Amino acid sequence: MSSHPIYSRDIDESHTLADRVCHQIITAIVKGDIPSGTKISEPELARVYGISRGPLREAIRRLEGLRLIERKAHVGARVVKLSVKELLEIYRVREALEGMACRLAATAMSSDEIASLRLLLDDHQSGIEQQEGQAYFQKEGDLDFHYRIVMASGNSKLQELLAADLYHLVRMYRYQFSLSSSRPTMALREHHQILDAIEARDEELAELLMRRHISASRRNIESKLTTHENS
Amino acid sequence: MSSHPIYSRDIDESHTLADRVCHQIITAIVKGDIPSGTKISEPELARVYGISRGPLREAIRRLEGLRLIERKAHVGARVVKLSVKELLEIYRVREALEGMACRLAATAMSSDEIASLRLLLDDHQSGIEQQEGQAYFQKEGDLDFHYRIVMASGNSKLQELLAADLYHLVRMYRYQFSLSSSRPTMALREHHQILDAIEARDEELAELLMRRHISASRRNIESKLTTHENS
DNA sequence: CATTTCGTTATTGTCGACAATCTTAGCCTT
DNA sequence: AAGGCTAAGATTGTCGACAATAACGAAATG
Repeated sequence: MSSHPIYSRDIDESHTLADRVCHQIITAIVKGDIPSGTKISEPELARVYGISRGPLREAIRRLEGLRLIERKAHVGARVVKLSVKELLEIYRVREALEGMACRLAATAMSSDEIASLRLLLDDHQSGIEQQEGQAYFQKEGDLDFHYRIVMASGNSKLQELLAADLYHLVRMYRYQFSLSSSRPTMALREHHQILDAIEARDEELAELLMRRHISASRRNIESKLTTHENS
Repeated sequence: MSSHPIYSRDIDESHTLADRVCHQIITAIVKGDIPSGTKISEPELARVYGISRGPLREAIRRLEGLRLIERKAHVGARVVKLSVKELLEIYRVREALEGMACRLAATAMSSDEIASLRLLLDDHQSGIEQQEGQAYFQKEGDLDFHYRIVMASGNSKLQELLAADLYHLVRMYRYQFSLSSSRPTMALREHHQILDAIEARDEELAELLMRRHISASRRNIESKLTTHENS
């Protein structure tokens, strides 16, 4: 995890308790250590993390902004309840936002960045061929590619919305629904095609392919989870 | 303002100081009462709003999540600095997000909703013809249409990202850059065309027209402000 | 026996004070 | 005189305690 790109704007060693605890709680929620739907008890959490309620409440306010917890006045905070419906909604947003990011990246990426990203894909390729790497790709590797595209767009608003906000939720669903792309070879081929379009500086195609790629993931999830019941 | 749709998820009369003050500060920042780039002094603001620093800090944490203020540890918080670059970035995000919202609205809107929205556009029409209403349309009326489309998409994530988060920034720029569409007749015609596409249940066209509409606004802003210097 | 009402209790909201850190002004050194 | 160092001031970060609100349960009444 710490070897991965920083998905949030937090400096890893932030010098304030609220920020540090906020980061810890994010990880705990994403990985399911604090189960979805759990009621947040301020005194208890404060005790667990060894801090006072002041910084904790500030952290909670920020978590609320990240849509990882929901709060009602005088009632308390709960970890968001995962639902298939919301997951599909997130993918609609990703389709729109990352499609645009890909379009912008097609003109903004340098040749070096493109080459570097190609290397990452080769890395993923060998990861898939070896058995042990597959789990990695299915968990975080795919998001690495998307993360790089978003960063390469050069649009700071896109970067904030996706990398700092939405990807927390995406990772949360992947962990807790055990969502792996379930079609790693296909996904990797699409990644290569997307990068081809970027290399050709074809923004129109780059956006189209990215949207198709995410849309395919969405439909895949839909067909796999829509029979199960959302909660 | 209070007759307008609620752009944030705040209940108008939230029963907690932090939420109420947060809403007040948002308005103050959007309207420029707290100028862009101003350093936020916690003791001073607490005194102004007649509250303690605890709730104020929670409000600030939330404002930070809305990207209306920026914070550095042990240094303090500043109201975000407006820049043409960021404004154009926001319009790229709007193009992507509202394009998708429009696509979804094309299948999700009921006939009644469509008729109601058509009435709103007629209202805007008469507003433009009368001199006194023009200022209104240029300030808030345009956003009303977009707001309705987003809400009609039925996608709660889109609703949150746009209506609860991004529109605060959009309104802030409009107020402080005195940005009016500067082409109200053209904009209104495009609104009608978009609604036509929705009424025809043509999602493809609806998204395309919305993207063109926002893209045109972006280029309009770009040509008008790019010679002035961003700050 | 069900329902409503009231009191208890626990949780959230708020506050003022203390500690840690940054800033700045003045002084000393080179 | 210019630069860096030190100390005072101010601001932010943190904490524990108090007040207000809501949830829970018990008791009384129809």
